[in-house]
Amino acid sequence: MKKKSVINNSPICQVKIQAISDTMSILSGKWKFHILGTLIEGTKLGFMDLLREIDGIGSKMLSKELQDLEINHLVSRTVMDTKPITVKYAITEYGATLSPLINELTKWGIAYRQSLHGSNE
Amino acid sequence: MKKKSVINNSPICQVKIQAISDTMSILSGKWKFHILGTLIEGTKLGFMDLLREIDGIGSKMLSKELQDLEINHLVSRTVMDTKPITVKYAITEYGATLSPLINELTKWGIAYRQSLHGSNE
DNA sequence: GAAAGTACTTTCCGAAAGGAAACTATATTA
DNA sequence: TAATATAGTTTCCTTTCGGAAAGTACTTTC
Repeated sequence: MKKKSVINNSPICQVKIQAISDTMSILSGKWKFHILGTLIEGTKLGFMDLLREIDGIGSKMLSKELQDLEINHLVSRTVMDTKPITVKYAITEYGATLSPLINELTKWGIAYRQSLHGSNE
Repeated sequence: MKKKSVINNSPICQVKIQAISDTMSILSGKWKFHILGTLIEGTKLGFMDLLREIDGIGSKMLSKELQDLEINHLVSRTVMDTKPITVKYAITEYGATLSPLINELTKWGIAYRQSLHGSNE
């Protein structure tokens, strides 16, 4: 007779576990937070703007990640009818609800750096 | 003459970008948040306990992720001198500083699920 | 009419992530 | 002495991630 999960088996925990999986699957990858963070700071950026702002990203990745974010309604894509066609990317209202999460992420990362300098290394 | 980054070029943004990268590199992978979350809920769990609690994880992954978390001082590993040798894993004080981040992650994931039911799908 | 800018997509490739299963080693229990 | 439990490690394999470079398509500028 094998033992089963105890802690994570309650309905409340199951909901939390799924919530974490959901969030992480939507925000997975190397670039999503950087794109979202950039779009929160500077609203309405073109593809080339983002390519310049986000150091190290390539056009393939940027294109793919923007599509993912658009599918999940975190970023909006608007084609402008300017002379050379331009596209404007912006954070959606829903995407902006990620601000507290991104802030926590940033805060923790900054504290982590400081803890390294304060003790060892 | 090529244009340069404008928004993300300020020292403040550079610090934020690095902070996000740091946090994500420490907490990367499919399982870290689940392990941390489980250890926050139920303190002092053995290897087999964690294997049972965290649905789907294999022993290789669990072992590797626990080592990563230990290196970064988020989790402690204590060998007990019990009859059949047991090891006790626990969240460190420092690891517990991730609680607000994990809570935000969870909250957002739950809200995301609800927004799906509320509108489309 | 060639260069340059916008906005991508496609191809090709190597590296990293992750899973299944078997295996090591030790100790207790039936 | 065979089964079961603890705590992992090792091997093999597939999938996914992600980068470099080139290509597509259209337009304006020189």
